[in-house]
Amino acid sequence: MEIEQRVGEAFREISIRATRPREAIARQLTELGEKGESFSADDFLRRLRRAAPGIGRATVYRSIEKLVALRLLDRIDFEDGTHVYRLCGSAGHHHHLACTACHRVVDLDVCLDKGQIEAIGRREHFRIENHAITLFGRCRECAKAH
Amino acid sequence: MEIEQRVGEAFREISIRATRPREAIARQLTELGEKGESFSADDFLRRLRRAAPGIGRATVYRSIEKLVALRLLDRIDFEDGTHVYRLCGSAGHHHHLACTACHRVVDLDVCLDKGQIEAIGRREHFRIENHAITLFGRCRECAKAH
DNA sequence: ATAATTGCAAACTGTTTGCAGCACG
DNA sequence: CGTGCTGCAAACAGTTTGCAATTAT
Repeated sequence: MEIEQRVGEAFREISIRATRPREAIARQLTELGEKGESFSADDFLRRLRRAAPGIGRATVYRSIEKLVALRLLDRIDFEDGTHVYRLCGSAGHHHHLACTACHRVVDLDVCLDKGQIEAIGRREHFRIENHAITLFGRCRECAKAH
Repeated sequence: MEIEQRVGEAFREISIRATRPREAIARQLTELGEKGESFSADDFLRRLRRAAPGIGRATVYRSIEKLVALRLLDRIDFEDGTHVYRLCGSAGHHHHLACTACHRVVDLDVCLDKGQIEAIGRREHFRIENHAITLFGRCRECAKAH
């Protein structure tokens, strides 16, 4: 399966050793990725502990950090200061649509014009390296609940 | 002065009473706004304490919260999980260009196409309410320092 | 007077770190 | 066996809360 492959590859890249916790993390991540679910670090820890009791908080945080750096995980920041992670749906460049109520996240392929970004960099004398675009709203279910 | 007016108005809107701490906050905010500086909550507290010794941490946090809700202050989230605030340069809709090294922020008028956003909302069954666009990079000074 | 606002200190949330022991290779 | 990785517990940063005292109206 494609997702499982990407997760596997990522772990081979960050780790010299294949350990029990990392196997559990890879499995859990694949599962969440297939369902397209987003999760907080603590959500992830709790889920992991069901599958692999005794796994340490620090291990989970250390793994998330590395997976974000590898761009396997995306971090989505909400306006209330919270954030969730999500396995990138596609390998390529993308942005997000996020529900402010349930924190569900959908990948989007919208973007600004590349030339426009470059022009801004030139104008403001910034070496632009990255950008984030997030649309916030309420998903169908949460919109119903007014 | 235009900025001072906006700050004053905002405070009249959130507060029934004009108090000493709020005066200090309005003054400090006007100053920061005129210089276009961005700041963390703690930066702001420290600056305030120079001008108004004894001002409480909670007061500052409570004020920031209200001013963000009033959209007088923008909150800019960085990829490393930190964030800063900034007096909105203009009253209107805008986005940001932020230096990842020194956390300087510039207002931008770029945006996505309105129709495009609406189309996404329809397609994904989201009631879209808001969006955030931030360009990250290094400002001239910080780019020099490699 | 009286109710809004304040400052303090303590509580809290989410995250990071130091370290002794475990276990992968 | 050596050292990368782990779990624990404690430390930490930033923010929020309860409350008694203060102060604007």
